[in-house]
Amino acid sequence: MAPAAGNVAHMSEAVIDDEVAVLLDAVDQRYTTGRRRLVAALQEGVGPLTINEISATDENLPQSSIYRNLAVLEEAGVVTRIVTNDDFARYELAEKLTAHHHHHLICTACGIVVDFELDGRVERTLDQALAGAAKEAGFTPMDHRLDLLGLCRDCQ
Amino acid sequence: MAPAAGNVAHMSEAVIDDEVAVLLDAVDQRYTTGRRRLVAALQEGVGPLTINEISATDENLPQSSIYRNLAVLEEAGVVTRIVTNDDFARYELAEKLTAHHHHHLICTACGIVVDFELDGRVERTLDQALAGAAKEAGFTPMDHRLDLLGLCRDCQ
DNA sequence: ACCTGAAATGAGAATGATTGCCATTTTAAA
DNA sequence: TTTAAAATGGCAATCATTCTCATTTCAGGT
Ligand SMILES: [Zn+2]
Ligand SMILES: [Zn+2]
Ligand SMILES: [Zn+2]
Ligand SMILES: [Zn+2]
Repeated sequence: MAPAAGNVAHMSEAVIDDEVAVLLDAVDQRYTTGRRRLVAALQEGVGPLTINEISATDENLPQSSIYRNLAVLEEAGVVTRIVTNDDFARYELAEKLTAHHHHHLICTACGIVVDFELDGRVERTLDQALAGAAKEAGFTPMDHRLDLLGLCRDCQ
Repeated sequence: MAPAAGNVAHMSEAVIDDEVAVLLDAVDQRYTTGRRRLVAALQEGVGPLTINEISATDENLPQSSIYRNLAVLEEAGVVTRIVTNDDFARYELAEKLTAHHHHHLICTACGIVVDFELDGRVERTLDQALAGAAKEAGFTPMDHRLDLLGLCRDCQ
């Protein structure tokens, strides 16, 4: 369930865990220990994490399992894969689970990715405009992705 | 120079060519035949092109030169590298040259990328909102990137 | 608590886009 | 024309990601 309006607190770990179990079950996948550790790692990250960052935070996850299980989790709608201009991907918990539609600030110098949210009014304006553009081009809109490229505090 | 307000016609090939020469000169690079062919190929593409698409349209461009010269052209600000969820990059002429700030419709099924433009009013609203978010996070905003993900006409 | 077949794991090999290397060719200026 | 620097093109190397397969874990039935 969505949190009450105005409540920006994160869904509790336990609730997220239950939701993950449901999502995995829906695609006939088990919620194994390795997958639980991945979800935990992503919950703790401040922004989307790279494979290396995940490896670093949890020594017990072999690389091949990280890749395979992130693919499974993405298929189940538990995580989202994020591609920037760096040559490796990043992963974060799906918005469905965090209940926060958000966007990314990307530092073009060091590659760090930070989450941020837009005002609801702006989001709505945007969605309308995108729906119009999609219609003109014969596209069926599913989602949008908005990144701000710039320099982070440390790279000015 | 930017075209007159309301004029959405493309900058002529000759003008673009001159501008490319200037941009390359600014970073001490020559405007060679191979680089001219790349610019021509990108001008003809309906959207951002992959390396393979460029190879296909111009048989006289060896792959290693395509990669090397696209990197040079990107460095000079002539082309923009676009990364989607496919595992290969796409390139298009920089907005500086086409004089059209635009965004992308990306088909999540077949990967095709199509350009579209947003209403100026929406762009301004967006820029304001992004500037605010950037300030809060200590970022210096440079540019934004907005994609609509969905299904193209052929993949519905 | 045992079976038993299916799913998951982990170590390493294979893949494939991209980058690096270097001998040869082209360019621009003297 | 000479000459040094820049560019080229074929191919090797890199490296994130995917694949393979032998072993382990799991769930369900007994
Ligand atoms: Zn930075
Ligand atoms: Zn995020
Ligand atoms: Zn499509
Ligand atoms: Zn474009």
